[in-house]
Amino acid sequence: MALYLHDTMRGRKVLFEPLVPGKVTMYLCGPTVYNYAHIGNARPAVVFDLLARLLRRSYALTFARNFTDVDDKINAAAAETGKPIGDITEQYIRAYVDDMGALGVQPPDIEPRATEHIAEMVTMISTLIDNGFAYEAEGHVLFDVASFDDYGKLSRRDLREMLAGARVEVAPYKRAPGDFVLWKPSTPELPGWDSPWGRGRPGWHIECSAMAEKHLGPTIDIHAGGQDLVFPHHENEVAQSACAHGGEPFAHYWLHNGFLGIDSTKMSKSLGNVLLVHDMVKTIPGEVIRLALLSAHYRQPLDWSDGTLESARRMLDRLYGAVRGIDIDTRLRREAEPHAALIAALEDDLNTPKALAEMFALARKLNKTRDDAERKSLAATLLAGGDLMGLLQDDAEAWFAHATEGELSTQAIDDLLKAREEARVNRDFARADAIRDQLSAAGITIEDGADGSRWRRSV
RNA sequence: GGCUAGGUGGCAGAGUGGUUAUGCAGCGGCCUGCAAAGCCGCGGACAUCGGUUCGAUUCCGUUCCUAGCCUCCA
Repeated sequence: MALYLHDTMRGRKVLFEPLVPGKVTMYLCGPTVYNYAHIGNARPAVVFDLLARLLRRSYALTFARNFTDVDDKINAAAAETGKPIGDITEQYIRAYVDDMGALGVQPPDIEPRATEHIAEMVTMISTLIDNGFAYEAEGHVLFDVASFDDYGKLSRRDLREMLAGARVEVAPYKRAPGDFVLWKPSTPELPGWDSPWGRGRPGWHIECSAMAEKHLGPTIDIHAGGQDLVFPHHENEVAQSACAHGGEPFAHYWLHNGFLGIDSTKMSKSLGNVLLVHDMVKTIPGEVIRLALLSAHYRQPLDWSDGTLESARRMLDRLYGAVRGIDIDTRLRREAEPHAALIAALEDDLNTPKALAEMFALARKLNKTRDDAERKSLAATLLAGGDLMGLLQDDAEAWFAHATEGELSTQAIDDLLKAREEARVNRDFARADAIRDQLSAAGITIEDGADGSRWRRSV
């Protein structure tokens, strides 16, 4: 395979070559578990799940996605609700796994939690101090940004310019405004761990460096996350890890997904436009949300609006419609490979819109052909593509029946269809159409075919 | 103000130095008792102003606009 990925560090698309032939290590910045994940949080999870699926076709992949379960936002949530911190993080970790699962996100190989890696963080911080890259001040340990020449390279920032434009008050114990916290002291009521610098808790950035090192090694192939993490989070990770590892780079490829907006604005609590995946999956099929997230290229901004989901649902209707009613034997289904054009699109920096277009091209070919063997073969290929994309995982009949639950029972629909068939045979079209109208009012659309009628939900 | 990424047809959204994106919507046709689904066909686009070029939506520069980041926000 020739996989090309856009690397933020180099600022362009480059050929992907793993450090060790045949093996790939990938780390994705996961959620801070103080609330349910919103649709914007879901984007990196889905996008890099797709990358993981693609990589697994050709490599032995080790994929880690962390949970940040120590953070001031969590502390704030605990104070607000009166719940123990552990309950909050446990609740939202479980919800995250479920919600992402509903979007077809496969579990990563490793899901490390920050609180289970405090010792590794302390060790890394000590190394940084010992080698002159960090210093202790008033119970804090700070990374000395000036000690790392390449600081700012990932985010293309000039440190001096940033300092000039700094608009946040600089803590007095910092040597330089750009220095960032590796460790900070905790008051008795806050979570804390004993360390050489007193009881405290880690800064945000150190956890990813420490956990990636432990589970994936000092240098990893791919590090991914949301675009807003480029600075400062990933810039700081780059600095920490390189300095802790004698200058060896943290990651060879840095991937960042674009932001998701709601109706052209940022999601924010104050605007009341935060869409929680946890709520969405209650009424919307996960595949619809997944396809919507994959309908734009991952590096492009994605504007979420009312039409986004409707459009995704219709696309799935078309794909499911193509494979509906085609009986594929198990062996053909299992052995089928995705369309080469689809793989080629994904290997070009995950061009999912192109990949979807290739699926539609296949669907059209399938709808057109009269040859039964070819239909089966094309359907198997299309479904194999769906497996790779994490789509078309439902049974086609079940897909078209979904939204009807609670309105009319399947039995009732079948009875009405039967009655309509009789009417049609007797050429009593007024009655037949009346039944069709009745079903239509209940959200059911009838499709008459050469070998009988079938139905689908139309809402 | 600085940095980064963008501005494509009614909507969403790829891509390309000269030739079809794709999906939805619209229009015409086939099929159908009529529909639906499907198939065939049609229309309609590359923010602005310059430059390079035989030729630019595609390369370079200007202007305008949008989004994100600028110390803990996916």
